Amino acid sequence: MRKPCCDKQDTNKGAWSKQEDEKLINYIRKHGEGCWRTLPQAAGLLRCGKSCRLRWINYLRPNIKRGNFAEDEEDLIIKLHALLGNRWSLIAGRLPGRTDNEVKNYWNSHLRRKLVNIGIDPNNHRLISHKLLPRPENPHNSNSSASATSSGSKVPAATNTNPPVKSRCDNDLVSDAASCLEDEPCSQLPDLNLDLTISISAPSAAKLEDQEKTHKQFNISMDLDLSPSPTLVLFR
DNA sequence: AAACTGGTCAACCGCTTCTAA
DNA sequence: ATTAGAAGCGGTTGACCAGTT
Repeated sequence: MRKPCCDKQDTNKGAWSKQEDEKLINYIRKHGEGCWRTLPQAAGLLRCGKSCRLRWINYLRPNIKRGNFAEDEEDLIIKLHALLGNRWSLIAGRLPGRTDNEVKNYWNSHLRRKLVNIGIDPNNHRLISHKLLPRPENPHNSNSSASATSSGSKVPAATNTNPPVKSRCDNDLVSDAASCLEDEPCSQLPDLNLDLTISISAPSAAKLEDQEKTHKQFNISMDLDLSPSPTLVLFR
């Protein structure tokens, strides 16, 4: 059994006070990021290291962009979500100044509903046609209605997550743009013009071989064609 | 004015992944 | 190759607020 990340009984929870923020900022300015486990004690904070890390990354870090998302940011989030699914940190990485938490919240509170309103399933970015034409031969296929719950739902995590990239572009399965790109062009996702390239960050030959075996440590970079797509223009 | 409802978002929880010994 | 600790990630929660009845 793993030990908890911190001694919970001696830590504060909930909203951060101004003083706590200042302590954290001052400490990181002096000593830099990292070593989150020992940071709270060193900085004189009664907080869990994870809590400190989250506070810093999401709110205290310099160059954090606050406030409403611009239209081009929305477009980019939608395109990236179609490609990557709920990989919020990867999506946020393409949006300077935005955090994964912010992108996730914005998706759940704004973009998801926006897509639903224009008849697009936010889970797979396809037109919601089967809502009008239920398929009786597969009564258990209710992924879109079951998984399109709001952020505040009590549905267990397993029922509310996008599945990993699938190899088939099957209309009965929740899939995403990446899966469609692997196969023949997906007829229900005609508007995504995403140019995905995967590159390896110049490791040694021996290491490369090792990495290929383990399928780990690959840096994936994406070149995205961000020209407006018909779908995105729809709800402007 | 009070109760209710729904939306937003900061923060927490638990699991996974990474890394060093 | 294994293991344990640390870091990172995504899902979920709950407090707060605004709008509605």
